[in-house]
Amino acid sequence: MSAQKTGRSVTIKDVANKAGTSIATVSYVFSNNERYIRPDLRERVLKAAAEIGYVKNAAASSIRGKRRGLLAVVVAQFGNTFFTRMCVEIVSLARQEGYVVTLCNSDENVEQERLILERLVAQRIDGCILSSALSLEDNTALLRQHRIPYVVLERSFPNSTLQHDFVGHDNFQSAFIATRRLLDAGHRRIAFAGWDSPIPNVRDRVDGYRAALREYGLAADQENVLTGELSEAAGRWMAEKLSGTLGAAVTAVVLGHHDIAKGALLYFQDHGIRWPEDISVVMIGTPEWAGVLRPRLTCIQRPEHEMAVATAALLLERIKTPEAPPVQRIFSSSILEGHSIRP
Amino acid sequence: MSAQKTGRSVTIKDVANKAGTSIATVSYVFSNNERYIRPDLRERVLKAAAEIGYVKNAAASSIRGKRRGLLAVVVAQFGNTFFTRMCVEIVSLARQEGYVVTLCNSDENVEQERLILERLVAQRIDGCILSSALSLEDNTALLRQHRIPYVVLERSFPNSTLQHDFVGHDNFQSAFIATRRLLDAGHRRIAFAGWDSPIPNVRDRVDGYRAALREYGLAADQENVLTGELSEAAGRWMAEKLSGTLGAAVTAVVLGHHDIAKGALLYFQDHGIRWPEDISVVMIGTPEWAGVLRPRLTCIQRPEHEMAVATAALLLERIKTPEAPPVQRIFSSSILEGHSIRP
DNA sequence: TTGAAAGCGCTAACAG
DNA sequence: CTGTTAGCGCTTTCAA
Repeated sequence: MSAQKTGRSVTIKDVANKAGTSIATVSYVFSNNERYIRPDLRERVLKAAAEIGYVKNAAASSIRGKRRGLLAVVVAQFGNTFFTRMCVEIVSLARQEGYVVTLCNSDENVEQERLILERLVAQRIDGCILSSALSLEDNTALLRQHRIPYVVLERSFPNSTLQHDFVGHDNFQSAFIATRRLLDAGHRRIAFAGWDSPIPNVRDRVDGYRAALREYGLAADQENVLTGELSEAAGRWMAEKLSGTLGAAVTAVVLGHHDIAKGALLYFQDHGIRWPEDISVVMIGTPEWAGVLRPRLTCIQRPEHEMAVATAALLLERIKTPEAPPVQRIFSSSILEGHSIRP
Repeated sequence: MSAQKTGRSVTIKDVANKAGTSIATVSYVFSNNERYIRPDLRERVLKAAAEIGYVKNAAASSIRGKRRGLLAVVVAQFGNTFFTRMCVEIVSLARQEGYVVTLCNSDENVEQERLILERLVAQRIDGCILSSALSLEDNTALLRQHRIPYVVLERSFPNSTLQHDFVGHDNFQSAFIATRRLLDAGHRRIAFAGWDSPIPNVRDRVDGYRAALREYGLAADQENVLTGELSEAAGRWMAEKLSGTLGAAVTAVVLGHHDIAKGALLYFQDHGIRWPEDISVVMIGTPEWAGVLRPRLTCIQRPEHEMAVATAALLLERIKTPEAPPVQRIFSSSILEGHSIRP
């Protein structure tokens, strides 16, 4: 609207000129400071600012120690709905506190993650939520070194000596209740199909599966753990392996990750293997596609909403009190009943 | 590593001290400027910087007219895989050019979008990709006023007098080829289930549907357009309406949006209405869940990858040459054949 | 080839 | 109550 003579963006100085006051006053009007300003002056400033379209430069304001107004969420698997959904919620919560948040995807690549974090440090973000690639702790050093408050989301660190603020869900419990659900239904030959990865979350799931078997008095040789990469193809391959032993050796399977689950279920579908008639199934996770499968799958549902809220709250909290002792919050999963288990 | 005495983050000055040189030299070392610096001095600076963990403050550097290193992508429906996929690609392309990009979701809410854009202006982003809420042009004024280069993605503006840089796909053509595919298969009673929205994309699809019918000599009274809100529930409702007239009046349907499609297909599934036996189906869009439905759906696939690349390239281009004339790029869709059409 | 110094837009004492 | 002014971390003349 306003004819801007120069290419320069409009500054506090322009507003001060226009309103016939000092830049200090303008600054105070636009900070929520205590300083009292006579209503008519404030009015004049606001009006002048509106007329020339002034918007405070957050970058400039941050270099004098003010908050930057920028947060970041760095996840390793952005495509994973579990993370996507939490990201969306975190962003919207942070927005209510006046932040802009940048979403970053490391794609499970540690180098990439490091690059991303360096860029974020350069941006002097106010805080960061990190779901580390491969559950590697190394890159958190960057954040600590630059005193950037952060909370670790979902990906815990194997044998860490440090205490991080952490929000995650109980992977052990997820697999445990999944397996127990099948045991309760009478199954004894239960396989576990999962991701072959060094990250602890994955190992915890296998442990949960094993513990459930133990609780029902099944010995180690009754275990049947299939692992592979995190892909549909791997899932198909596992389903193929399982179907060779169907009925004979295996009557049920815990699908430990939805990417793998997708492949396995497609294989079943395409080879006339029906659930729950031919094989009983529980899947960990609730991807959107699960909603269109019939019969409905019994799934392990993680409290994505609560986790997102807790994570955002914890980060905002930690930004306010950086030196407070770290907090760990582990959430439990629940069963979302379907019709994929034969009694 | 380095013992940082103060809470202050390490600055160019610290590096200069440590390296025994001036801040100007340090600044030059960290800018890719022409100025020649003797190799050993440069070495010393780099070493000092590494030792105390210096990372240039992008915020401070930007206030003297340097690029900010920040881009934004603002979409109206972040949950929509069409947008999500493009976002992920755009982010990764921009990263290669050294940018951090922030992803924002306006949730089809114009107020929200305005708030987001104001925050982004405050951050003095270098550029923005915008898929406007409700296809409303108003908020683009903010961007123009602050001279922020932007490209409009997918959502065009009804009767705009302005020329924006634009990348989108041909909604008319998408619906046209979908409908024609059904006509080619011999169907004559074809319904269209779509979103009841003011945005032009939506109207274009209906127009495409109509044009195809016209081409096959079908009159206006042979049209059957169902519209409703963008939700699964609406889809179910439309399917219910259609199934009342199945066989009788309608033998095929074009599902114009995947949210609606999902509801409709679930309704069909849950009521024993099979495709392609009982009804032939083409869906516009390729959500992930489509991959698990059997029989496979015939879908209209938009060139998400190409569009993302084009959008990112165009924005980067426009940042370099802000005054160049606007570019419009419209992409065509293609048919992804499935088995949901009865010949 | 390097350094001193004047800003950039904004904040926060400190005076008035 | 309001204005002056000294920075914040960095870039960029301009001299040396």
